[in-house]
Amino acid sequence: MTRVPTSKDVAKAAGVSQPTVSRALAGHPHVSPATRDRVRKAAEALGYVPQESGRALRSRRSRRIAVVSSPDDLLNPFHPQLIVPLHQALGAAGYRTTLLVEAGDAAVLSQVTDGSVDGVVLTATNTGSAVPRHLAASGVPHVLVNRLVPEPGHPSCVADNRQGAADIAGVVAGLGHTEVALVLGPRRLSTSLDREAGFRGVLASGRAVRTRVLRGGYDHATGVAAAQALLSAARRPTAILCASDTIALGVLHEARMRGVDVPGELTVTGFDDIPMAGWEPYALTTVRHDAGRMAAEAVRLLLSQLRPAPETAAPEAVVLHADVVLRETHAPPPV
Amino acid sequence: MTRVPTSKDVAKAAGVSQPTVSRALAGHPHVSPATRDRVRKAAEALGYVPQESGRALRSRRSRRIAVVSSPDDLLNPFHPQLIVPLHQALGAAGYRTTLLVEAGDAAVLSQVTDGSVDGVVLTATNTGSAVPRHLAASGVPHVLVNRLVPEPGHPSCVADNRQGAADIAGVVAGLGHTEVALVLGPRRLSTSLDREAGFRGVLASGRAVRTRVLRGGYDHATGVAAAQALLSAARRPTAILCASDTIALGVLHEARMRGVDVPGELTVTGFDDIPMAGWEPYALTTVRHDAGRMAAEAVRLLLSQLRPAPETAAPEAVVLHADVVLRETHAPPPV
DNA sequence: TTGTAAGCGTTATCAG
DNA sequence: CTGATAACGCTTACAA
Repeated sequence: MTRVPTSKDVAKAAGVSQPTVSRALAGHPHVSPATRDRVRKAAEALGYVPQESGRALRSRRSRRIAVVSSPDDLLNPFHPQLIVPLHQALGAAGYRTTLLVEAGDAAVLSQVTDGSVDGVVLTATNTGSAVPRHLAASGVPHVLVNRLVPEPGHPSCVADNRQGAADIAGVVAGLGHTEVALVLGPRRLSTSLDREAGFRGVLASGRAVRTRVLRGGYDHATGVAAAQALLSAARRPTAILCASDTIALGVLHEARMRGVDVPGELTVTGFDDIPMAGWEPYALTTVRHDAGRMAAEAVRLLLSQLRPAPETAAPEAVVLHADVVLRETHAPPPV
Repeated sequence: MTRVPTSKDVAKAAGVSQPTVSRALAGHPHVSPATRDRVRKAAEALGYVPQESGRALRSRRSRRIAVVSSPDDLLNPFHPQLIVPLHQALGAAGYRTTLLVEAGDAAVLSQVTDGSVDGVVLTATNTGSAVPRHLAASGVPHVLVNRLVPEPGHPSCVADNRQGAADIAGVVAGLGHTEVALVLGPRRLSTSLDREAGFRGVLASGRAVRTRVLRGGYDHATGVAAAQALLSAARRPTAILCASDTIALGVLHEARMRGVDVPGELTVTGFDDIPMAGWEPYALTTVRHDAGRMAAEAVRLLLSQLRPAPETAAPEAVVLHADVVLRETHAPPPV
């Protein structure tokens, strides 16, 4: 088994010095086309790939960005809508992306503060997470996407969850519903808190609306369980507002299972506009936020830290408008 | 802005030499508890994190494994079932995991042959991919999961797709169906080819069965389109065997949209047993393969390359049995 | 048990 | 335009 070739081997093969190999392959401006070709050819022949560790050690840059996710988020159909454009935008900026799927703060921190990445995109951060604070302390450029943390000073890009929730709650209230249930996600997620605030703000300010609140994860099972509880209660709600599409689909399933007519007897709404929400059997009325734009703006915020431009202080938070998508799961309450 | 601390800084703070810092923090056996404590304390105080690039450069190991996926796979609900246990098994073996979500061979190769990972788990490999060959040529330990490539010499761990497909086709044939359609995935995926072979083997050997074949991606849209074509044809199939659950759900949706009774008028089967397949509104009859065990076996195959044990030649391929899951979308053909 | 010395492969600096 | 030289931060070998 032959040793993996280094730039020294390429140099010998091409008859140049080792630093010249580095310059030639890096596309350095002041190298003669002749030597560049010779070096390229030799590198090709030997199957030479510059070693990341040597490069990173010397240059103190890895040209790599970590996108931090979590096992929970990996299961959510909304996730790829965020990951793929992030990957693309970072690639366009000359950065490679590695996705970290970790549950614990410690595991994440140990992997992003060891100099192996130039920056971090946080997509699954809990409100109580210590990660943003530690990153700031270590001077690691970072940006939050689709999440906010209470402490200031962390660049973030989010949809206006509160506004989106308020808008769809307004639609439901406007239809005349007075028996409304909310099915929310975990308290540790800013999206859930903000959506809750949006829902509540509208429902409280309207006419006498009786509101029940259930809580769980952003998943199908939560929706099923919530619907079981709500639909077997003595006084059924006539509308169920869910903090995510995954929850709403669970509610829809359980409702149909029980022969409850949606939207005739029951209005159900979601949030996120995952692909399934648009499928014909569901046609879920929901709130859309533009993950692609969210990703692009987040990358912009991150890049402004990586290559700080003079005079252009980037805004700390970008908040994108969320749009209500009216499909077929909403209607006035039964008379 | 202060420089990020190095082991030298810790050494000075703790009043020891720099290599002693390395030994103390690495849990090296022959360090006095006193100095170990002193070093630990100093490191803690300075917020020292050993730099990956220095470590990797010197030790020639990164303690990191790349799990290679693709944007397409990221969208498939089966994906997390594989990724999460892979992550867990690798973590238990002392390796950190980074997920690579790349479409092109070149992008993948450039990231896994630069010494930044000790090994590679390939979860989304096309049959024609050059990646396994290049990895073998570069001497990078690797293993294929849920995929096979034609060339020998690449350790792999897969479900017995052919057997699983044959078994479920046997069930359908046994019910008496003679008008059967197959909706398959891309030709570039071994899973699709093997499932096709399993389906066809049984259907060809049975009594006169008329078989139609459609092809697309492993996704919902493919199922919808296939069902549209098949159900509006003059001679409708009485059973549609799908190469993935995502396809089958699309078929189910379209069938119900058209008021076709499943399973009364139409039998529909899937493959993978994704969580949705078990949801009550679907109750899809399908084939289950154990992603958790697949992941665990794959990691075992990879580890046997990373720490080669004497005398224990690891098998090249592990093939796991696939089980038919009988739910509620199969029945005899209408009379 | 600990310190000294060396070197991993690369990029940056400086002559020439 | 190119070569010699140094240095990045760490782990290993060897000496004390």
